[in-house]
Amino acid sequence: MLNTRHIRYFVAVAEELNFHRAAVRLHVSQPALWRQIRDLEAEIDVVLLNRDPRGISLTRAGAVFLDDCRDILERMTAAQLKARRVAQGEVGVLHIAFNEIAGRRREMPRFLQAFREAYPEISLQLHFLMSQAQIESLRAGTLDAGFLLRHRGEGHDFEALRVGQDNFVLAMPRDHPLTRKASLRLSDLADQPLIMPNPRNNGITHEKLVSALRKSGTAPRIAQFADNENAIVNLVMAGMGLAFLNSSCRSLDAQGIMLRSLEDLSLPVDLELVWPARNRNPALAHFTSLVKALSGDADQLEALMETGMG
Amino acid sequence: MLNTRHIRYFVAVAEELNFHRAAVRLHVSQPALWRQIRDLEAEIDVVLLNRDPRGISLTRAGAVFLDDCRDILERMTAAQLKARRVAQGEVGVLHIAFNEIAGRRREMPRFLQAFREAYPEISLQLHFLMSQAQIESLRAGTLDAGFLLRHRGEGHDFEALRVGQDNFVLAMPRDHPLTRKASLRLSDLADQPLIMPNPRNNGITHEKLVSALRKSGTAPRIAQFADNENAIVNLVMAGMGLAFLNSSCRSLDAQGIMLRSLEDLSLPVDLELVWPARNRNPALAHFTSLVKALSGDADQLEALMETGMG
DNA sequence: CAGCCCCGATAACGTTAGGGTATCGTGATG
DNA sequence: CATCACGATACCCTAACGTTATCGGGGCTG
Repeated sequence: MLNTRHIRYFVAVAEELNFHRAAVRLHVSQPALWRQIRDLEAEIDVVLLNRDPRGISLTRAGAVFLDDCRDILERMTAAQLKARRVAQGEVGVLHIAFNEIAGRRREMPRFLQAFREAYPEISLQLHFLMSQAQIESLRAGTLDAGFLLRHRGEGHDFEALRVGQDNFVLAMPRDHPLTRKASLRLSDLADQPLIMPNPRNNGITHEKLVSALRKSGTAPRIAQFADNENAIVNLVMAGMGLAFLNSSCRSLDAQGIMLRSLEDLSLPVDLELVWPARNRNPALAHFTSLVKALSGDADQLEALMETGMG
Repeated sequence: MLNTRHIRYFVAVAEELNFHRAAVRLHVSQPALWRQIRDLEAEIDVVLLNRDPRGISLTRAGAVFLDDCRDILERMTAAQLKARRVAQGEVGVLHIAFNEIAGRRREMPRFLQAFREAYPEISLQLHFLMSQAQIESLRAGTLDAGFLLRHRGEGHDFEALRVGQDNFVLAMPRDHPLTRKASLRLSDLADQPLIMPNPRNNGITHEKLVSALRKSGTAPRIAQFADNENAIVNLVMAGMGLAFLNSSCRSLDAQGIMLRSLEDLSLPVDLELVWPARNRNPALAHFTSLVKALSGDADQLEALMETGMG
């Protein structure tokens, strides 16, 4: 069976056109080299060298075989290096997801841009999935990591990196009567139609909101469930009711929605980058450590801005 | 050092994702296979397989390495087959030369076309060289074979295949007085200016013509030497004198030259395909045997046509 | 022409990479 | 709990590969 050794030896002989010199170059003895060439020729059943009394020369077949051999050797070392680089995560594909809130955060473009610059050979595949869908994809292995929101104390079995925090605030149309009140409390929402996150998609948020309302003695009047942030925004703008949104959505102000915090509602959530502990994509480590480095110093800044808002 | 065995074994394991099945497929024992894979990973310093308690799976690096390995294996067998085909002359390059007479012969297109059809992967490189230049190129090895003319009895050390015969005839302008004579002899050329082949290029022809003239008691009046057939034709047409051309040139009649045989001039030449006995281009054997096959039956036909002329 | 050198081809023998059998350890399974 | 499937080892053996020494022939030189 054709062997790498055959090829390497043949290339050396073909290049030196002299068994002795080729043997020196290969750090083997001349008879060993000679036998390998003989075996190679027997193996592929082709005379590769003309044996003339004064030395050797390549046959035509030997010349074209030499070309192919060089190519094969190059490809072997290239394959080796490539595998190593993939293993070290210097090249590869990384699937990253964002939920709707995370995708809107200021720091995200920074993360992505910095990563693309640092690891230009890692292809970033971005997905926009709700938190629950991210969890499923992470477990299924189709996703490497995801940016999502987690309620304080909500546990899961992923590795996580906190990159920011957020809070739930009230969203109402700009012309709603409540916008004129100086300060708002949960009890102000009594009898107001509410648009709530669908418990199917986001059970925890729904439950936390409802229990906060109950605790304040307010019976929520749920007008409609909405499947995602976009739906909530649209419904609020259409005047279907009020809703709770993350303060990160304040960029929506311009669109006719006003966000106001509630005195007695504190539902802190962390914006986290999460990934399965046993994800073996080496590129992931590069991504998480880069995000960590970039979000570490940005943290205090973040906190400042959060408190500055109201 | 990375080895073909490593690659073959890894491809099997990667495809089966099971050491035992892969070992069966490779006709080796499972431990032997296992060790090769372990060594391969150590060699390229990359983890190619995830060892889970329930079995193995490919790492990302393993997956891309698998692709490269398959490619390399394919290229190795391809290189082997290609070398063999080159050795058997099924693919390659063949340099064939024609002298001016040979290129004009009717059978040449037939040879070339038949060869191209029979061996489409052999690239035919055609060269138009005078006989002497062909000999030199054949010796230098830049030419595989050549069609040229040889005087009967003229020896050389090449292999040769006779593909036709020819004769020297007189060439004159159509309006020359001699065209009106019913039959011509060498003595008719006394006092006629003659255009002779340059002895430097074609000494034998020159010598044979001169000695034929001498033998007939005619003193040749050599007007000019010409380097090649084309030059002779042009000079005759220009009225510079008469010349001896091969009867194969009769297609020139239309150009204002008349060819007439001489009663007492017999300078038979053979049209031969010649090649060095130790030419190692395997494609050459295919060419010569094809030419032999095609010219064998055409030989009597050829002879008939030659005598039919005059 | 003898002697020498270069180079490919062999012979004889040691070393080791690679292969075989037997067996272990550990999750999965019924 | 017994069993199975599968990867990981231990241990031994063979054959492939390497080494040194030597041959034989062609070409060059004194």
